[in-house]
Amino acid sequence: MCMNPQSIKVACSNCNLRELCMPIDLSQQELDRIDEVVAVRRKVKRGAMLFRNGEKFTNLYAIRTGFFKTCVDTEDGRDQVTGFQMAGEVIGLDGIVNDQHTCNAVALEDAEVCVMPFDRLEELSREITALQRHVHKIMSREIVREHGVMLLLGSMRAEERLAAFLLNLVQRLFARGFSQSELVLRMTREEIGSYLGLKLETVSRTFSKFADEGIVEVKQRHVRILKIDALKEIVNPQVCH
Amino acid sequence: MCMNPQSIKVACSNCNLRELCMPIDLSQQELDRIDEVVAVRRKVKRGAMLFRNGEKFTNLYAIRTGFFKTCVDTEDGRDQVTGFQMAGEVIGLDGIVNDQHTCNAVALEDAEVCVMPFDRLEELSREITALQRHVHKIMSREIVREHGVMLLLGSMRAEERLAAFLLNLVQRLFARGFSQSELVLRMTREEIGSYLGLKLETVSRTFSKFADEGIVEVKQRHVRILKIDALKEIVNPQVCH
DNA sequence: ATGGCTTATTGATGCGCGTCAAATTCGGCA
DNA sequence: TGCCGAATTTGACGCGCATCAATAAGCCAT
Repeated sequence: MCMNPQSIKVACSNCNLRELCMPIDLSQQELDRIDEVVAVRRKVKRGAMLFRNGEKFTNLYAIRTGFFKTCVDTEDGRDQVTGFQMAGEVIGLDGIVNDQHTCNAVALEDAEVCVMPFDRLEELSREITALQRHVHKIMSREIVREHGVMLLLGSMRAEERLAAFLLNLVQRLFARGFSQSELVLRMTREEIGSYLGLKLETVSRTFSKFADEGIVEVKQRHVRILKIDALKEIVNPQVCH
Repeated sequence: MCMNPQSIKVACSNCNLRELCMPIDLSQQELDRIDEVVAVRRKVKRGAMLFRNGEKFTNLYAIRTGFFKTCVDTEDGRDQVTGFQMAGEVIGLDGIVNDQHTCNAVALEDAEVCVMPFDRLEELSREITALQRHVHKIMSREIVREHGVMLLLGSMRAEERLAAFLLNLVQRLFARGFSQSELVLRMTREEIGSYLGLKLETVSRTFSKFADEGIVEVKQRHVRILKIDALKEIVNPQVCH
């Protein structure tokens, strides 16, 4: 077994994140085969790119630890954060259609990912129905997530966007065993702004406004949500929660 | 063979849109099997829904003729057009993850779709590698498309958005044998606005502005593009084309 | 053709957020 | 611990787009 720090052979079957990134209803036999999917693990330093726009696509990556952003950039210097990803989530799906990545994946903190050669994944998907279905669901989930972002960008005002963003983050963190009310932002105001279609000053101001109203406590990147219902009310007005 | 106007048994193998919605490199044997994928065709009247939010997911749909919009709507009355789809494109991918659709698909003109039961598609994908790869590419393409929309909604001004929208439409129409410079919009200004994150008045004004500048000719829904380079320049400033 | 509806255009006005700028705090490193 | 660049906050101001409103033009059914 290779113990090179950049490539550690590992197994999904005893990974505590398996229920997040792999199908749940597998026989022991299938589990053993699934282990073959993850070739190696790879460490990514904070600020480093896991893959970049234009790079040849060969792998999907399941995040084991750490936090990523994905962003598309254009020739004329536009830059749009398309998502923030945390442990158990899969990135790299954008690369499938043209065999090359169309966005950058940047680690926002030191991270470790499971490298899943897509060829192998397709191969195994043909044999293990549950895995095939799982891959399809992961891609569909990403499509639906992006629909939500389009709704946000297309129809929400700044406060609504930031409230929706915070609710989404804590909800995902909660699903991973973290607090429902406290979180540490791994990204800058500018990155939040890019994701939400706002300028960093607007993000900062909106945080301050929420703080003034007693909805959240904000100390730099540490956020404590005091009135989660108020946030929900902002996103989804006059609807009971 | 069933000739019910709502359900006509058909074959992909001799469909002139096959190269758009099916993989290209298939043996005759594989082609014959692919024909099994499309159970029936279904006609959808202008204004009618092919599927709606909350409805159980069972099929993907390949558009044979006509034009659709997909939109998500929320409890509090927000409505966001997430895409416009034309012949050869596949819709319904949003339904896979939770076995129910999360958006509405509305025909903007009388349409006909090929109904593809997803179970059958998965089954055949396990046997025909090219089909499996094709399904993955279609989903990945949708993810990448939505990245583009996020970029548009997150960082572009009204003129840039409308220019990008027009360029995207003619490009897709051109790929289907239509004119590169002339098109008939199948959607209202309001629907364009919803897609682009603008109000209908802004869409109308921006059309008028383009017309004043001699970039397009606009008569209601008939649009003739006079200076396609000017549109490209608007979307992607100071870059050679 | 005619009435009634939907859709589109255009103008006037206001507000939300972007822009520019300055001060403050934080975080990394010597 | 102290320095320096990066990140954040906050204020002042302006612009782009939304909003409100009125008119015009198109479309469908009778």
